Amino acid sequence: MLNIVMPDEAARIVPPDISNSFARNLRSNQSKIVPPGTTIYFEGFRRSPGYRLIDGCVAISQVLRDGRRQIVDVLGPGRLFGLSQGDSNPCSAETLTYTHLEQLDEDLDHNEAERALHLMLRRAQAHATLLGRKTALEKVASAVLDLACQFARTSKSPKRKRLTFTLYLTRADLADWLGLTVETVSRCLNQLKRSGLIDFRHPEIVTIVDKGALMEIADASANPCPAE
Amino acid sequence: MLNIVMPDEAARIVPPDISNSFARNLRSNQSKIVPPGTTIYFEGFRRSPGYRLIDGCVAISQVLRDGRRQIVDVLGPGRLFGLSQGDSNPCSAETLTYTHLEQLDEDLDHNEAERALHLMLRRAQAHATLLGRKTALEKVASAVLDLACQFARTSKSPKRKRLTFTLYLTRADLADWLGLTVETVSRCLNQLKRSGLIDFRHPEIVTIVDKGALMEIADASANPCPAE
DNA sequence: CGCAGTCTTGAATCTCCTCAAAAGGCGTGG
DNA sequence: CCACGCCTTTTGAGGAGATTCAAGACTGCG
Repeated sequence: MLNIVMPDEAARIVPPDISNSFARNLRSNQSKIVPPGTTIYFEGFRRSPGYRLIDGCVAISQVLRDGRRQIVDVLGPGRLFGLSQGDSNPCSAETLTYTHLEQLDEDLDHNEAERALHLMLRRAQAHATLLGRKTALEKVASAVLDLACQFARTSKSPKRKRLTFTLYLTRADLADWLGLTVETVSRCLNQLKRSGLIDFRHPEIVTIVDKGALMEIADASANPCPAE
Repeated sequence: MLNIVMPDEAARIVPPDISNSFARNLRSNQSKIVPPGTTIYFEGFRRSPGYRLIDGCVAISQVLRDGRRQIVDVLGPGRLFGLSQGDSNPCSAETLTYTHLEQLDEDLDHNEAERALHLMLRRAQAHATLLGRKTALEKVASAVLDLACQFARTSKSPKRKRLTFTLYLTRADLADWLGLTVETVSRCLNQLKRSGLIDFRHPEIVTIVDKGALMEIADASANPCPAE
């Protein structure tokens, strides 16, 4: 459950170096590539600017006092984040792979920011339904479909997208996203694999074999894909 | 689990009368008082206008194919809702008591709509953390605090708010909100009552006795109150 | 008074978690 | 190149928390 290391009380007052230096090195409208495991901003600290995710993967998360973590959303290419109001960040944002980011300046197209906000809300609501009412297997099936949609490799053949994608999330990340444990996530993924709905040789390269059956399990009616 | 009656497939094409007539009777900027159990708009149907909740209580929910329901947010006085984008409503909205609504027109103050949207998102994210990572007792404690904050009766004494509020949600509504069952909700509420943290004579009039202990259990750090 | 609905409580069951250990991948260094 | 350690993933066994099923209590209403 305690999958990340929380900054101790002292660190809560003074943000860790990694977060600090990252913000300082990035001027307005500047773009930068950030290594995996980088915290872009910390929950509870002075609000950061907004970002556009050009390429890579970012997790938005919250943490309870005792360290239990909930990943609230997983972002792929094209998504905007860090657009909150108020003095402090309501969530943390962390890269899950090498990620190309662009800092947003104030005069961002207002319609685009609004669309991004609506997307965040729709996804958060769909995720609440997943967390509150789906079984472990349904959760994992939903996650696979969502990630395939966000991270599907654009293939040469114009006809259809490849059904293979890189799983930037570890089993622990998936667990924190889906409200499960590492073991349960692993069991469900392997159950889907044994049933022939998905396939993976390496734990982080996943192929969707039977998308229809997966959608049947996931009850994906409520799950919006950012790619529309 | 199946706490509401879903419209059958035919009803999905043609919205039920109740929703229909409600929308027709409400012209722009008009206000109206709606009885409990009224569906203001249905998930999946043509998008409704936005509303301001003057007084009362509204639940925003989503339903899976087999009828499992998840209440995504509970709204009290002052909240705005129905501000989604796209052709269809991502959620349903239903009154939980006699509710005074005002339909929003197009030239709504843009900043106010944006604030409302940000509040919806922050609450949805906090609720995801609740659903994914809190125990049943923690969930119920969080819910009690949230509802007390939204529905606390403004007392005559200017010093502090009354700690008694009307619970417009039934045990079944609470269950659908917190990702639990009716029985578990009842057990947790009575456990909090026996422990002397809350009190209720009637099931729907709740008093907070020990707010500090309740917050301790709820881990309310992440839970934003709409009243700020 | 009796009925219908909600709420409460108990007992049995089940899903998922916890704990434990083994297997696999990857980089380091001898 | 292989041994070693570290980390992630997988798999199994047992246990805990929440659900399911069932029955009784309370409330409002005809």
